[in-house]
Amino acid sequence: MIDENPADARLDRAFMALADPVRREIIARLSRGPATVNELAEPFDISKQAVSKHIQVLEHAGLVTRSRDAQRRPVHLDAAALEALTAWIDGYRLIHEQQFRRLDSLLGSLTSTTES
Amino acid sequence: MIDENPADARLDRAFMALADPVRREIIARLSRGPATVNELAEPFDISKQAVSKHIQVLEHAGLVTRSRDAQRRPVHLDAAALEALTAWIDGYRLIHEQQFRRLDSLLGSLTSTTES
DNA sequence: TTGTTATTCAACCCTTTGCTTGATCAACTA
DNA sequence: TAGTTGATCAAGCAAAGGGTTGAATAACAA
Repeated sequence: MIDENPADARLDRAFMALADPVRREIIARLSRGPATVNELAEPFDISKQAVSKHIQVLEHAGLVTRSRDAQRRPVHLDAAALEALTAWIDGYRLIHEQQFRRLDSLLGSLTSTTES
Repeated sequence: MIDENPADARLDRAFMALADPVRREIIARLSRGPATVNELAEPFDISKQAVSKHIQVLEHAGLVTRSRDAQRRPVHLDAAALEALTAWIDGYRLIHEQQFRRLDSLLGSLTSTTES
């Protein structure tokens, strides 16, 4: 609990990155293809510097990568990183569904006992 | 951009709630069944008040619900809420995969042209 | 009633976030 | 070369997050 393992830190940053509507809109935009900082900033009422920081948060979380095209630094979505998040969530969703199935079978056996 | 729609606010809180390792461990514990605040606090080196706050964050995010049993307030995982998060993520993952498929078919047609 | 257990409220502290503006850097264009 | 465009750095500020301790509340047990 003193220090956090690297996998945990990655999840921290990734979930934190998605906990902001501006950053989620950026992800949404990037799902339709790469874009530059200026293009990404255009729809928002905040400064380009603020958007640049949001992109750095997404990059540090491993959710996007960047390339270079002259002065531009196009941003690309990394879909594999999103997959890691659904994997984490689904781990606990599945356990929960298994419990439902166990409950179902328990109820099933109770019913058959009652009906015998 | 001035005001956020309710669905966005829910996603904010849910992703934010999962961006903390203590809260993720609480989710993990709850996936094995309901637990009281004291039970949930036991593994951690922080005060019960701090854990109580974490649980309130999870509750406000709609990820857990609470019942009553005398002085105890058992916490239950709400798996449906987790599903809403994977749904959001998968929305963009799928778009991305469709683009890959489009690229694949493009490359395929180029190859067949070359091979003809 | 008195005491104990389970949980929350309240006030406070420190660190981090998200934003701003102004300056700087890097790479193109005239 | 000088000017412009694209993006980042830096300093500062208000608000929020996660933690603490001590007091309060609620429901049970003696």
